[in-house]
Amino acid sequence: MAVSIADVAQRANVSISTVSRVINRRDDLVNARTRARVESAIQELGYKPNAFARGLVLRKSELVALVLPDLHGEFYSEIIRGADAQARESGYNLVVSSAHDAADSHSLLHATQQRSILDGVAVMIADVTDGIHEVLSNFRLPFVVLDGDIDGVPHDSVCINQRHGASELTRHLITRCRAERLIFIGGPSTNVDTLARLDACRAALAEAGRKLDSSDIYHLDYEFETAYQLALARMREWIGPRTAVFAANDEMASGVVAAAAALSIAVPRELAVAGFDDTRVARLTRPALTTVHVPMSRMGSEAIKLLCDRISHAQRAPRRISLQPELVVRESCGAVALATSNV
Amino acid sequence: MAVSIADVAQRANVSISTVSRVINRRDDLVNARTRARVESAIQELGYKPNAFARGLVLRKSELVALVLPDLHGEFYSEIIRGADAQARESGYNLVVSSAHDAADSHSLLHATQQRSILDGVAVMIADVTDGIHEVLSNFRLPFVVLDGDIDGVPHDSVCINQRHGASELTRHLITRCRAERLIFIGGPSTNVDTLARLDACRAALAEAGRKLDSSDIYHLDYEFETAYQLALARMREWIGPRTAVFAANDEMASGVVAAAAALSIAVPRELAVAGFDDTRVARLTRPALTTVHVPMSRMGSEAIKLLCDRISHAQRAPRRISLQPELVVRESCGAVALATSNV
DNA sequence: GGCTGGGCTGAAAGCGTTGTCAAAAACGCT
DNA sequence: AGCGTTTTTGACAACGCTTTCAGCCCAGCC
Repeated sequence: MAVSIADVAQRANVSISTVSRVINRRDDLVNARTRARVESAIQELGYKPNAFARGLVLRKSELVALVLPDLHGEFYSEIIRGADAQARESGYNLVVSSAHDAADSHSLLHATQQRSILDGVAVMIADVTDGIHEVLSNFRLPFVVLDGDIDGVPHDSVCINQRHGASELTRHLITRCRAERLIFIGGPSTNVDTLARLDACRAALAEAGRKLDSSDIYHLDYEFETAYQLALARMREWIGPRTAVFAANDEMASGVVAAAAALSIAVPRELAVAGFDDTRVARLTRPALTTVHVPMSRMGSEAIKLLCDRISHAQRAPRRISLQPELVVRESCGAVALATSNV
Repeated sequence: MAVSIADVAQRANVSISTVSRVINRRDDLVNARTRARVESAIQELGYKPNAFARGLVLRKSELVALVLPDLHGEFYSEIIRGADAQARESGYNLVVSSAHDAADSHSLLHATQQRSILDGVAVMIADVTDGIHEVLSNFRLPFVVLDGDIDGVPHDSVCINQRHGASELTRHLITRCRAERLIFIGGPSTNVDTLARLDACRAALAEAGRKLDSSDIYHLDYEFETAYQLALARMREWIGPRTAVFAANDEMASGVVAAAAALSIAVPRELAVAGFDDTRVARLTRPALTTVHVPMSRMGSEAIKLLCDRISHAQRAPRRISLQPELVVRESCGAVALATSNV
């Protein structure tokens, strides 16, 4: 059996209370000589406090969870990265899990709560079903929601201002790139991100007195390959020096660019293309993609920061952090090169 | 205060022992009627066992950690994904953390052990310093090492057979692509992966009676951009229909391809290029990269499987799992298209 | 009726901490 | 020396659970 506080106490010839005080840095409460004796006993025995016993009385584990819809790809990887860094900074460790569909995230959240070893949960939910709504509205643990809101349930959240990014990009395409016709390629038609982006795109067009033709709206699955296939099939109908494709993520934009290359169509001369998210793909596509930088890593870190704050201040009012995405102009849209363009 | 086992016991009019038996599925030990009564009390009260108390007596948390050198990019993302899936399957949850440098991973491992709330750790170490060696050789927790070995410390590990993949690829370049001159672009010259790949490449060349000229070996940092710059500068010296670039990862290979495109040099006709890892980049680069598929997700899942097994069988002999990477022929190397080529 | 044995249940002893409270020791003053 | 403080220390009760052990109850058997 591992060495316990009692062993240390015995060795140092003090009571366990004293050892506990030494461990918990209540320096003022224990005589310097005694402390030294205890500390060397700890050293010699290689004593480590038992986290369970401690958690049992303190009721905290210094563990927070991050639950994402998936772990695949750079998008989530960046969120995890930001979250992990912030968690460590705040003295917590990060438990990561993914829930592939609604039923799964339902059960995962449920299980998460059952285990009750976590101090809090940061969760990102692809689509909010009744079941999830139900679980979350009775959630006992501190939690924050990433990139979404649960109606009627007060909670902290950190969101991306999708509309802002999408309008900026649309305006850019219209004014700097002189686009007259827009093709919108989104993710699934139920996806909240896609809807927000589409909506903002429409609004920005309306502002400029233009309109998004409904036959120019496509709903795919955010994947390179499907966009590639679609573009291959539709390219001839699309091209024109005043046409721009607005894809709801970089992957799909990259697929469109690849299709254009396969058909020997020059991007951006014959077709302008823009993506969204500013993932690595955007920089690796040639021509490099004009896109909207979404601060993913920041979203992860802000979520954890909010969560840790909530853990220590259970009563404070819910807070909502909105992160601004930022237009990144590269080569694929054919705008005049600007001083701000990144590689 | 949360509802405890005592509340349930009181409500169901039984002792806590009985409730405990119900919770732990000792079905044969409790009368069906009593069990039903307890179960409904649990329901009504919304009781959840306290994981700390439970862990305190059972000495397990059902939590395993995955410690990686970094969390950035698809490579790690896939490992995490595989690990998470396997952990859930085995009834564990996954704690993820990254350690950016040796000192960091040293302290992280140390802290990990101090906290002692974890049942085990899967760790991937970029470079094994004395400090890390020291920590690991006194490690009390079950652990498995990903893609590496700690000399003199018996432990489980799961490795990628780098040499196999690199020889396959080299042989492919020589025979199917008729390359006569190879340019090797590696990561840092101390990186074990790079060294293994370089070594195998050399060996395969030797086998074919050829040699890797030392001026044709470059050590970069695994990044797209540096490879792009290097290729831009050296392209003229490299090109030739019998020259092939072997980059130690896909990112760098993609950088070389991009540089060729920028200089209007045809890949693979004027220069063959191959990558390593088979990350998403390989499929998104045009022409798509010939590369070596490294089963990252599998590495994550095997590591966790091994770890869980080790947790329940502390005494079994260390086991070492070797995963075979697999040659993936696409367009960038100019080989005759084969039936096995993927998109 | 007394005994044996099996099925269920409950009391209580931990598990390793922290925190409270009171006692002991040390100190500073008359 | 005696007294009031201030440090410093130790005993012990939680914390919520599992598990052992003993006991109760009832059936079945002699």
